[in-house]
Amino acid sequence: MKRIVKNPEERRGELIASAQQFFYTKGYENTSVGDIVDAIGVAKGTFYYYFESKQAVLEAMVEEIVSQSIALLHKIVADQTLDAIRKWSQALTVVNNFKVEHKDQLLAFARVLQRPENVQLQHRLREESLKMVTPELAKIVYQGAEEGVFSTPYIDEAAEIALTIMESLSNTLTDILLHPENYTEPAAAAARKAAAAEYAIELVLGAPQGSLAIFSAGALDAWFNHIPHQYINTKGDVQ
Amino acid sequence: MKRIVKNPEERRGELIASAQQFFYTKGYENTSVGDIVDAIGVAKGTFYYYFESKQAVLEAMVEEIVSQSIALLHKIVADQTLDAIRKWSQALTVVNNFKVEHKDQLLAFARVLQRPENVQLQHRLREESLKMVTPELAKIVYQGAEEGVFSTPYIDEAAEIALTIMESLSNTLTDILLHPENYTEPAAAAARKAAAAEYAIELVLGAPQGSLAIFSAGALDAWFNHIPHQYINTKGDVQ
DNA sequence: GTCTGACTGACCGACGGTCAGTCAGTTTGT
DNA sequence: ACAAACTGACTGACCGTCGGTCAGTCAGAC
Repeated sequence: MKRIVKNPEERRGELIASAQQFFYTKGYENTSVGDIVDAIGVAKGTFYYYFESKQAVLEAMVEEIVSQSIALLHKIVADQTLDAIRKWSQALTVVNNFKVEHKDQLLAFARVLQRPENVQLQHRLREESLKMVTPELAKIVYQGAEEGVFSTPYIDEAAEIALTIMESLSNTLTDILLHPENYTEPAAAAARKAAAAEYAIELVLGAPQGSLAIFSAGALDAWFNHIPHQYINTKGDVQ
Repeated sequence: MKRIVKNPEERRGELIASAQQFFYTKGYENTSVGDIVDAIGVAKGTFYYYFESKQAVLEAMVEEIVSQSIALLHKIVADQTLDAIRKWSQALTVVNNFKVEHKDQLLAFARVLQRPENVQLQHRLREESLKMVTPELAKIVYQGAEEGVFSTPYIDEAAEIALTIMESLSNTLTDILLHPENYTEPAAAAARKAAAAEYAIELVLGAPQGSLAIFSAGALDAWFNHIPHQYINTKGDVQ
């Protein structure tokens, strides 16, 4: 086959992108190294020139994804003009808007991720984001404590626990979205779980009740009523 | 090879036991179906006569382990003579005593479980036990609410969140035990994390501060000071 | 003797990974 | 200006192993 030499960084990027494409659609276990290299027209050896193993390209991919998200989060956390509560809600809003914008794609991904052979991917994403997000969240909690809106003797741990609760909520909501048939009233179940998570997080952070919103009013509708986000106002009514 | 026919239930049990042995020592991915069948002297076909796939024997194993633990927990929850707080602490004590008794074995297992290729196992155990334990825990919380010692508008969700927090703590403690070199003072770090978890759970359940103990005083020493549990009294002093 | 279901093991295609060798592009010597 | 030497990106045939299949065998019940 014709040999095309490229800038190593570009090649590496191509390999990661190709791997990502397959991991997202076929899942990690069901993707072979052959799939990855065939799609971009290089030999298998090239793959192993850039990555030690199949697992290694997964790590690289996860690192890329998480570090991109962290950059977004960091911008909010570093913003000097926002108080802690605003930072909190803005961080969640940004994440949620992003998710709603890519709803279909993310749901497809979630469906793949859920399959037992893809637990690897799921676990690495979870572990890495927990590791990276916790410190940023802790900064917000620390600021909140200084501003007197949060109160806890265990700032770092509270941040971690809050994140764990949100992650657990996220898993539950994903399950409801993917298997609504298991719930008599999916939207109501989701709303209740979200409210419980919000309540628990406020307790853990020592924040006044109702001060932290996980979903801005009506945001859940975008997920459960199949209405594009931009058509939802803050009262949750359809305009 | 000589053909020995056994009671199907016994054969199935043998296969699960053999699989468990290998999964615990070599990990799921590194165990081949050949390993499992060779160890008990049957042909590979026999394995596939009893299980649809390698994944299936993992499921069967997880189900067995979890249902055994649940039976223990259920006995405590169903005990009519205990109040909610006592049930809570007894459940934790039983689990902790069991863990301490099998400390070395469990640590070896945790070491295997931690490896990236075994995330499957880890995830299935986590998922299944969360699914099974939450309802039992919710019964305790419900009882506590009736007794007036707990207070939350979201009983089921609070139980789930409490369990999530404990699981997260358990992960953290395992990490400290397996990699103490990453911590300046492993025992102190563990104690702080445990205290934070306890504090958070009390908040989430609406229990009075200090009413719930995750570790009875001194129990953590059994983990970090390498002293067999039976030599520890409730003050945490070595006798 | 007949039947059934527990059991066998040779076999298959696919996979992750290796490595000796090839070639494009750059540097060096004249 | 040209080629020889060099470097490192790239190739693809090859390997051992794995999960899984299936046509067939055999022990024990009836």
